[in-house]
Amino acid sequence: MALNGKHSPVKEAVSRRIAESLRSKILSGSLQPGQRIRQEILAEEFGASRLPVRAALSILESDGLVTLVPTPAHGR
Amino acid sequence: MALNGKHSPVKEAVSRRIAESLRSKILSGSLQPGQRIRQEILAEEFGASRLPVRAALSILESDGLVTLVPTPAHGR
Amino acid sequence: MALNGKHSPVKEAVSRRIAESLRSKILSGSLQPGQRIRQEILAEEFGASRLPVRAALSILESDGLVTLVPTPAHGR
Amino acid sequence: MALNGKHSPVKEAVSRRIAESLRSKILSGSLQPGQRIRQEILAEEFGASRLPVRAALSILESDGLVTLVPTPAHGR
DNA sequence: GTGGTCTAGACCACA
DNA sequence: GTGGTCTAGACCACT
Repeated sequence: MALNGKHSPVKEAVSRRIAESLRSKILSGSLQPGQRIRQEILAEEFGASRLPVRAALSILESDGLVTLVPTPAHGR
Repeated sequence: MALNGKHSPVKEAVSRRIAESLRSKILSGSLQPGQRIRQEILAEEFGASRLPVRAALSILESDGLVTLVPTPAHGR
Repeated sequence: MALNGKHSPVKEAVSRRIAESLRSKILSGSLQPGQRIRQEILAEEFGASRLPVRAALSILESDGLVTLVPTPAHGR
Repeated sequence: MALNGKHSPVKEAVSRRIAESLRSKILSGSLQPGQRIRQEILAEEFGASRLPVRAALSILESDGLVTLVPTPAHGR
């Protein structure tokens, strides 16, 4: 029952919003296995900062929908 | 022999040891992008359980050396 | 009675349950900034171990609802 | 033995550099308990992105030098 | 089978 | 004492 005065509860919903969207894309096959997920890109697509994006990925990792893999090409 | 028994002053952390090892392998190119990392294998190699292995991956993720991707599908 | 016994389809996660609860308390102002959070207490309140509690805090950190600060010194 | 060609090994040292710096400040008392740590500020101070900052904080958390506390004032 | 998650129990360092 | 960390063992969902 958080009030709107100082901090909008809307903000936290963002992470779940992003999570749900990604969930759909993954389950529907839009996002292939091994497919890089650019946090910055996602952030921009959802008009959010990278914080909720990270939160969303955390959630999806909990669901086993995303996994950690090496990213040697960090020069790219 | 389930307990640790010893510690270093303020810098124990099996996870960091594992993280450093993986870091080297990634930077040296031993681990390719999208390369599956068998957590159990790593755990055995380091004589540790899976917990510190996951912790190590988290650290590397913070460093941008590993990335979250749609569940790579085990067999591929 | 150490085992879980049951699960929800694809969205279990004791950690998320805890995270949501804490999220509410923070947004509602029940938890003040810099307020110590006793992990053991939380664990007991939720009938869980300390592991999911820490996981929940991680999630909230991704959401920017909790922050890392220099070890608050227990007694203060 | 990472080569300098594509990715500079210097980059990862950054997180440790930051970690060591913060460690000193905390132990010397420059950073008080409960003191907020602004990841963005740190990032700028070290001329780095927020990724190595997060990595540094992860390391310090492993050392028990920083802890997670609520940040209700996210409207500030 | 593999990853992700959790319990329960135990240890150390710091305050 | 408290937090942070680890082991060992076990369960489920998805591939």
